Amino acid sequence: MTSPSSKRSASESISPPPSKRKRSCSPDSFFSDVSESPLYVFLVDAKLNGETIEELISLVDQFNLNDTAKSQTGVELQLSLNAEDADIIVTEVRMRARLERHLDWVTAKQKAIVTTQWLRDSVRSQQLLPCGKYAALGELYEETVHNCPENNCAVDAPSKAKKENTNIRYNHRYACMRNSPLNCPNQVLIKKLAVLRRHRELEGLDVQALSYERAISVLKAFPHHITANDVQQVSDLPHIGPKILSKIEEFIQRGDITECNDILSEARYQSLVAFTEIYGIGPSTARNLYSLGLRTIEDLEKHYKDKDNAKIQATRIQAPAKKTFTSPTSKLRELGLPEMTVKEALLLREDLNVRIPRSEVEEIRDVIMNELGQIRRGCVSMITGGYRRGKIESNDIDIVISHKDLKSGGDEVKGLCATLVKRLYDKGIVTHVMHLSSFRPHNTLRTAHWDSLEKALTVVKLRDNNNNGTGQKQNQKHIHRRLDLIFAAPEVYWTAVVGWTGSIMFERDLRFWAKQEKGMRFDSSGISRRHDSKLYFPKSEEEVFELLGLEWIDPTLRNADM
DNA sequence: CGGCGTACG
DNA sequence: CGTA
DNA sequence: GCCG
Repeated sequence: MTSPSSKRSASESISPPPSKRKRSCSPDSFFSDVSESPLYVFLVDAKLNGETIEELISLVDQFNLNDTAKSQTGVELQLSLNAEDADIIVTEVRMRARLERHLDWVTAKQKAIVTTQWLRDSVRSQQLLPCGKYAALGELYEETVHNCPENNCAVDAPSKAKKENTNIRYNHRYACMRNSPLNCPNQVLIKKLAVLRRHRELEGLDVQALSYERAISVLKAFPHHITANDVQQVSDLPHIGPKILSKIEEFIQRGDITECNDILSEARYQSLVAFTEIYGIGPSTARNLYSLGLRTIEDLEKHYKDKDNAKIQATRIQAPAKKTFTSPTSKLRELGLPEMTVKEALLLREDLNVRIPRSEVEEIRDVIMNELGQIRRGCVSMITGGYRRGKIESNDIDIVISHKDLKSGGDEVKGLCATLVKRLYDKGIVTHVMHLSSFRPHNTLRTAHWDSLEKALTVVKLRDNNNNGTGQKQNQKHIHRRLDLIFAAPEVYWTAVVGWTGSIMFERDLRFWAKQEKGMRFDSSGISRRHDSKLYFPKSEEEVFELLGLEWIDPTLRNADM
């Protein structure tokens, strides 16, 4: 058993004394010494730009969201508003004089004063690292080591506390075997490589795009900032071949990639990027529109002006000679739901490109589940997608829904998806339905259970709080948001949760791993053996990993994409 | 040199 | 082909 | 574009 719960049991079995945060050196107490009060962190904003501050703040959140980090350290990080109340000071300042403009020297001597890298490395290794190596001021090295919250032991203390699975997995071939944090030390490089990837994707070079995607994914898990010293190590990474390595080398030397800038200045690239921002327009359609002479969103608006009924799928310029698509709208028709048109998508474009804060994701979940509760009792749900991976803002909202009654074999949720969507539509919460479908189980011989998964891709818009009466509340204006609802039969709930938590590269490699190394088939409606289609029904997320022979990876470390 | 995730509308 |  |  390598499930996280078995690891955690060490800290749960011993009930800690209600100690004030004072860490002892004994190995036994290392994981069990859970302190009550959070560890206060003060960020000295001098020498930090807005982007970096945002990054550091999100790192603090990330640390707290991470179950493993929490249980290993027993500590929650909290930002402090002033230096005096903080336990640890994080700064890029290196000079006494400069630091004294932000806190007085007497205070400084009572704290651990570390570089921003301490925070990055601590979050990524899921533990509070010794401060010695990260002391921001040489002059305060002794004080920093002494006041370091990690422990009061020797600087190399944590080596004995290394867990078996920590981060020596960064060079694994499969993304589902690597720890991929939300933010990594090489974001700048990755962003530039992502432009090359996007360019190839837009031009229809799917295979090359995939290669860049894999390389980016590997770099995402690389544990430190890449410099000239690391070239050998980087070239040894999987999915980094001669072509991509040369781009990375160029970046190390010049801090930039020529091809990246060339692409960004291409008018064609800019148009294709803009076109594909519209829901339903992909690379192929975008290229066709471009070849018609269209260049801007305004051009598209003109082009689609009169075609009220231009369905989103009918954007193809060169009709496929044969084989008209079976109307994708029949299901919607049955329920009296309108179909999605290009015109609608153009109108929604602005709203849908605005990121969704976590609080609003939760708000929408609450509204949806409240409505669902009025149709069927006993439903369970989980927000998956980027939200579950710890993103501060999401592109869309994914909710996996099932029923607590395992024995019902899916009867309790069968047909619920369409029923709920219809209800939400009638109430004006769901404004658009792009897609409404059901999956079939792989094994067609089985008559016992029907569809094990139902899916709806929708757009929602909550009513604004027109605060008559209370007057106090902020009058927040809601906008359109993308909401995906996935209904899973109880026995495939955990498979669906893993399947919809992502990231995309993580999912691809999960399937690839299952096939290549385990002879299994993984898809969100189930796990099966390839040769005899024997189905498995894991009863927890940990069991899914176990079944596939994978080490547990926390959702916040599944950010294997850009 | 074949394969690259998998399924649906 | 587009989407998750 | 990279891997087995």
